[in-house]
Amino acid sequence: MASEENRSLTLRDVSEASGVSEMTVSRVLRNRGDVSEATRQRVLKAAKELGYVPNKIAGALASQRVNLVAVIIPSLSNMVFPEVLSGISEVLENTELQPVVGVTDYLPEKEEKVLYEMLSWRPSGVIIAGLEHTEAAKAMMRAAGIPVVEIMDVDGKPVDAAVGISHRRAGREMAKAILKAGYRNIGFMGTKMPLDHRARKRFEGFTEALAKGGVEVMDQEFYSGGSALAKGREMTQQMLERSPELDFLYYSNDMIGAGGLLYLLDQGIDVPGQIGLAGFNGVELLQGLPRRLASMDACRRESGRRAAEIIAARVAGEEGEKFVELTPKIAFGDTLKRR
Amino acid sequence: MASEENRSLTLRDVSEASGVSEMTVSRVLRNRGDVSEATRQRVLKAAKELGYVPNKIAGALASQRVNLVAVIIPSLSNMVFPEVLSGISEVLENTELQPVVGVTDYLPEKEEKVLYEMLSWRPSGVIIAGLEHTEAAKAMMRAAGIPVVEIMDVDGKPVDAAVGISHRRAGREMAKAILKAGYRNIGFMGTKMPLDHRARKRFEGFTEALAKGGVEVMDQEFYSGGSALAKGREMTQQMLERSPELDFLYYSNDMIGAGGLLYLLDQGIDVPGQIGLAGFNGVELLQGLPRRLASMDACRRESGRRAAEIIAARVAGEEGEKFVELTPKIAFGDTLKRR
DNA sequence: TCGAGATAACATAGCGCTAACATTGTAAGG
DNA sequence: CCTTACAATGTTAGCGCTATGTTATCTCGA
Repeated sequence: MASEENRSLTLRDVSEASGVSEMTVSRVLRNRGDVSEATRQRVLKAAKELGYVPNKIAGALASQRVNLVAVIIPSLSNMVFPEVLSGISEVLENTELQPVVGVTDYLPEKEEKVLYEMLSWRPSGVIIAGLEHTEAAKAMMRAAGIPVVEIMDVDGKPVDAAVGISHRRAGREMAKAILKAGYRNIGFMGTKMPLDHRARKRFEGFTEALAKGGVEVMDQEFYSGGSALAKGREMTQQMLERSPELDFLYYSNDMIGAGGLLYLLDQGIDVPGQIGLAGFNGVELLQGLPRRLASMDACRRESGRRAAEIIAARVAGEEGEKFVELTPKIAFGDTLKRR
Repeated sequence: MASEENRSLTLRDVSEASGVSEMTVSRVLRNRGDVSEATRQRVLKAAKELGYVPNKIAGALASQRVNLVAVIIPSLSNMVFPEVLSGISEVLENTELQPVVGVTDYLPEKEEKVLYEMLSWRPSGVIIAGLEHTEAAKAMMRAAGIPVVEIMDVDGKPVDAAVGISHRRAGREMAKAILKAGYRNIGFMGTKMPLDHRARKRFEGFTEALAKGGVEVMDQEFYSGGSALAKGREMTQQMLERSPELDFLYYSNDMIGAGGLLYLLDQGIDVPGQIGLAGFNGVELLQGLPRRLASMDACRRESGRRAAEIIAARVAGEEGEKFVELTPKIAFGDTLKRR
């Protein structure tokens, strides 16, 4: 069937095989314009028999339209981001658009590089995590002349549009809930901040709200790298040895929180009686844990969806929202007792 | 700085701004050919000031070279695949090539569609998970005239090249280890098979080796969807209620295995004394669990790396291996007692 | 002084496709 | 029988870039 030719097929091959002009073939393959049913069938048959695959590179250049949306995220191994992605895909599947993912590893310079790389393919839009970017990156996004949606954070000024939650507020609300439940000796564990702006903002909101209640974080520790679950376990052990009077532990993400939870249960410590716990993200994983860790949903899927909708609207020439703040809800679970 | 123009910049703009021909600008921007240091600087300066981003679409069309490698995997939420990806990126970062990911959701028709879509961008190579594809998909890959590496499985006939482990063998080896440790009443839990060929092959190898030892799987159950950890918990409970005489549980992946482990520990059941456990994949997550679940490393990162190396070699005009079988090693952990 | 041999720049011709317009064919209407 | 209208197809001219070949410009030795 497929004679192993080296150079790939072009419209011309199909046009010769079906005896019509290249233009007509092009029309058939894109379902555009008027083509009689007879020729349409003939062309489709020829294309299929030859195994023709259109060359989008040429098509994009000619039509000045590229149906790609650049999606730029810090990491794929964080569980959080694949979920955002699936929200995006869900919406884009109903359009002509296709997401293309770039990963930055939380490095601003890499983000800049990835952005440059993706923009050089002239995508129809950009969805990018966070509001913090290098000046050069921001300039590129502004100059690109395409819709840009910054997601997962709204504490700052977006280049174009933003969708997400306020992490500062999330931190504050968790602090309030903890105080309200009667805990006073509070420890914090999280990722090393400079890398992760959203975690930092949560922490800032958290300490701020505690301060308003006259409470200070009693002990804190930051990690980077390694298995989050194991890290949570380790850090919790160390922190409790160091500060045995702690009665609440707030973790900057659910994975280390789960590690802490498992450690405490191992030790036979009463959760949430003796020590309360809370994480952040509301990851699905938690559902299988012995206790449901208190957490806060970051509206990841929804963020992805809304961002994609904005891009789709703008590509279709509509307006599209500029600023969408989603409100995360606390899930008290079993580790943060309601008073 | 950036006057908000609508149509984006071209080589011509840079060439006019720097007073040289487009060709020279092109040379400078690609570091090719002889350009005097003076003009080089002048051009770079102009490009930077304008905020010029080259148009790869046009470049690719003209040069007939696209430095993209299509990577097609079933899912991003499985942890397993991001790890393969990072192996790929690791290698490709030292080359001109860039990975582009497509996700199939384990659906053959979607795989076909994604493949078509990606091939239409004329990538330099394809890395695709598994050896099972629709006939049309295989035909496309053959006809594309580019290197294709099928990864994560070697039990079958690849279109071009293959890198991975033998899942049949992995299943056999685990069965042998379990028998050798003295367990006889064995239960199995896994994903619904038709979706996941690799899990099916492991199961086949597993039962085959058990049979050779005169043992049959005593109980089995299959799931699909939902939080794997919670599913593992549920299924384990149900299975033990149904078949209390079981003394070993083999899970088709670590996440449900971890769920099972947590359940057994909750129940105060002696692991691995009363019941032994094993999973598959060797996911990092396990390191934070109260016991280390017996597992088997699927060589994911290594698979990604080797596959990328093959593509890189072939793109560079070298030979490249055709068949790489990696050998997974059993990690006995704490839940499969050595005799 | 000339020209060989290098170096630096440019000019031309596409890559495979599509937009926009031009042409042909066909059926209905006068 | 010829016009009009419209559907079906074809023609032409690029999209922005790079490959390739060519033309200036400069060195340097005989």
